[in-house]
Amino acid sequence: MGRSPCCDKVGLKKGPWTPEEDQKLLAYIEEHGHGSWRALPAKAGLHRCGKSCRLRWTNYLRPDIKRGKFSLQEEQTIIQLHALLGNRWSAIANHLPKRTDNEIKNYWNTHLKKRLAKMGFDPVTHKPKNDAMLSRDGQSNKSDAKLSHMAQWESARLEAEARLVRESKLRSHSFNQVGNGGCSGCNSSSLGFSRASTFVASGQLLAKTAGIGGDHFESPTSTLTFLENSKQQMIEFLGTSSDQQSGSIIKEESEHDWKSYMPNLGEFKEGVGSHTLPFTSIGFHHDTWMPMALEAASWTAHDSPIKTSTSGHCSSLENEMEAEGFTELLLNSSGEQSGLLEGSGNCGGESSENGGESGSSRRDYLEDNKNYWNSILNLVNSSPSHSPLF
DNA sequence: AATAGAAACAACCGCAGAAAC
DNA sequence: GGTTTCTGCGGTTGTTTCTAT
Repeated sequence: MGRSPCCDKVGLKKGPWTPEEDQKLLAYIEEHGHGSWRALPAKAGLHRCGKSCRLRWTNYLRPDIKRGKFSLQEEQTIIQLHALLGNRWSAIANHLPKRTDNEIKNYWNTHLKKRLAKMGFDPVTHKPKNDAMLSRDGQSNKSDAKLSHMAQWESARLEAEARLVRESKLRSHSFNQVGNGGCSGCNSSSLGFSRASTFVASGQLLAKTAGIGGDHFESPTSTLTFLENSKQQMIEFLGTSSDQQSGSIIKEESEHDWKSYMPNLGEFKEGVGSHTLPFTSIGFHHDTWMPMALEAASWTAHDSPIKTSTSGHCSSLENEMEAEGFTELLLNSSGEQSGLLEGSGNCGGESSENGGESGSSRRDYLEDNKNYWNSILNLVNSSPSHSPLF
């Protein structure tokens, strides 16, 4: 499938674009559309290769691009999706309207990755770097479980990738067929939505576990709404936490009052129409504090939105679900260290083999993992933006 | 004020899959 | 069915801007 580089011709300009070149490109595309990128430069009077023109257009000149500082919501979404999808920048960009994959990639590499690393987390795996130390505690089953969970995680991720590809192919088709309020609208974006929401719901779970947050847990109008509320709650959660690391994060990075632009604190808005939420599993595994994504990953529009584990701890949401009921479930399940968390573990196919386990090292480990995910959710509170998303 | 290093950003490179021929 | 071309994607590099000394 070899192909010679398109930009190796002599005489073609490289490097930064000048305003004049931008203007030429813009004017041409506005009048004729881009059509064939290869033929475009000559027609537009540009001494650039087609690829360069395409990149300039898609990453910079396109009118539907939002430039400037990333909002908190955007940052949070990036982190969450990166944890789910890895370096699938285009897939991540699909869930950040008006942002290009290139911009997201750059932002990750220059900001978020460093922040994670600074906090002691591996930006690739999103796990604490000192996990290795924990494994020396003599709890062999812990490391085994971790490996298992990592395998689950990777499996979910790979499945998600495959699904993403499939769904992207079907997306336009689906949209054409979906009427207003149709459930299949969920399908068109089920992957990213469900997975991101799974994370966020997990954040909500943490908040509930900590005894904070609103009383309602309803279908989100959008991922953003969901994110915002969870974010707020997680900040409050951390604000009440004695955790040094997370506290320092807030202290270091957050000087901002979230409440000023999150008026709907603690209240999750009702979903749109008859959308069925793609949640199939919510919570963290009790051992790794890792969001259980397997169920979400395997969700399809034709699946039942509710998948109940044998333990009954695993919960799913759908549009008509009563918020109070779910809240109840969360609260009731979180009486101990994490009733629902363990249930979530069951949900993911892992047994809570040591549900009654106790001990300081284990608690420390749990705390570390919990803090990690808390930190991710709070990682981004250094640069608030008032510009609405989506 | 000058300068070196760091950080941020824009753009390029090359691979790979899809489409066209 | 094979080859060529187009396009998308992710990794990397080069340039510019910022910051500390």
